[in-house]
Amino acid sequence: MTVSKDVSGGVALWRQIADAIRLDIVGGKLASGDRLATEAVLAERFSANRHTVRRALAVLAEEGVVGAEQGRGTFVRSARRLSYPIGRRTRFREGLRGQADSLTSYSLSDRIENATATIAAALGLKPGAKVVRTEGLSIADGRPISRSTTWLSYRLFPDFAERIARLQSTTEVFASYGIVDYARASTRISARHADVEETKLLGLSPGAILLVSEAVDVDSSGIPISYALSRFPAERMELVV
Amino acid sequence: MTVSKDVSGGVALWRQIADAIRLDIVGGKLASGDRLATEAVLAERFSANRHTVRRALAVLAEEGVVGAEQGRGTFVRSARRLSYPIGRRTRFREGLRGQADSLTSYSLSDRIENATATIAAALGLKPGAKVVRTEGLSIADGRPISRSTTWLSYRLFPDFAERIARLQSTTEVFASYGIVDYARASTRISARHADVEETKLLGLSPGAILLVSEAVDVDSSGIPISYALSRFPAERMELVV
DNA sequence: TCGATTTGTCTAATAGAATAGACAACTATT
DNA sequence: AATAGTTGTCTATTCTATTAGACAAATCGA
Repeated sequence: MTVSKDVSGGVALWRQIADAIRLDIVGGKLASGDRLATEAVLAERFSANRHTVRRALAVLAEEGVVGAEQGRGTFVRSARRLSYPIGRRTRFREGLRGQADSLTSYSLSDRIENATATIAAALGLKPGAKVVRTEGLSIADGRPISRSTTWLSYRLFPDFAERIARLQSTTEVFASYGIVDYARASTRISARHADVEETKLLGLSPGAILLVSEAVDVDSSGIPISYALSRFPAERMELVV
Repeated sequence: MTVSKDVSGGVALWRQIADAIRLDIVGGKLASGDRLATEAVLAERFSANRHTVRRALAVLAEEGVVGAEQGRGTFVRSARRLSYPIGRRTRFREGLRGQADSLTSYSLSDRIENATATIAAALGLKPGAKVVRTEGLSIADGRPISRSTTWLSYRLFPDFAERIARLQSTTEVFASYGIVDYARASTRISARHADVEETKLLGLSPGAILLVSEAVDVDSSGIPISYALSRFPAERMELVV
């Protein structure tokens, strides 16, 4: 993609250039191993100075997206986006199977709290009811791909936090409670910039974009069992409905 | 939301502050008519200078999101995000009915071209087959909410462009071809920054985020009829699956 | 081995981002 | 009418972003 110079828009030119090149890579226009245009050509394409382009490339190199080799050129290192299928039967680990060699999920923290109006409504509880809240992070092939916060009824799942820390998979934890099947009731998708904590945890550069999904899962009889707020780096994941 | 100072990240502090305040507004934390915190308070909250906050507020005022009144304070002007429901039976105009008073769609341009590999695959055509491409823009209550590009088989819909310009509604155009019902086969959702043309057409400020949906619609016998690439400003729209 | 091409490093100059302080103009309350 | 609180405007200073030019260091093919 070509970005015209967008002076004084509050976004530095080198960042716009980095975003544009990254988009070409994760969008599939540039494949792994391809050589990028030379710095001089890129500078002309973006109507910028070569030093500005170099700064953009330095950011992408730090992210592991490209690698420069003196005398040869700059080459694409990373792969394209993962696709996370979302439907009535949405399973995180199943959906990504085959797209990554390794998929690890971490529990960052958990606590018992009182449901806000939003969460109570989603889970069909009274506002202020006790809920379990767990913070998680998922990593595919060494790259963080999701940062999620999940709320569940404390009455139904008092020790959810312990179990998810042990089993990693939400599906298996539900199974351990005797819930053999569950379905996605609703998914609300938005997008925004990552805040500072998310930027750090997901290993992003400042200003990165997150796809945000608010999902409610229900058991086979239609009773809400979990409300999850997941943040996916838009440069690493796309959602397929 | 609180944004810690994020020095040298390539995104100006005044823009980060504007984005954070806009997110509070479109996310529903601040309702229309509410008074914002004073500039001095905001400056402290974001660990920034009052002048920097003023610059952020100036941007939001230009967008029509807030309005400052000397001696009184700064007030929220705009409404929250629209929700676009996506499912097997996805209809743009129906989905937004009741959320906006007016909904107008414009045809910007159209042309006949040869299908790329991606488009041919989506429409079940041979690469290079003739397709109709139309560019559109939709505006709700005076605010642009989507910029879309649609491809259709030229053989099946040779004068699609004329009809959409006249009827505005895709559903009605399909009906005029005798397609009484159609369904959404797949929707691929990603997010990225708006480019310069999109920024201008959608009336956004530079660096704004777009939700991007790639959708394939099929007729009642499962034959693909359209491939649409729609870009929604993340600050004005969310997608509900 | 030579020459062309490409990335790496250095210095320097100019425009924009952010901070700091002071005071004017306006509003609402007492 | 007086006062406190708020937005509007001005000047000045420091740090970053961007441009510009020059040359070194590495690679590759003729």
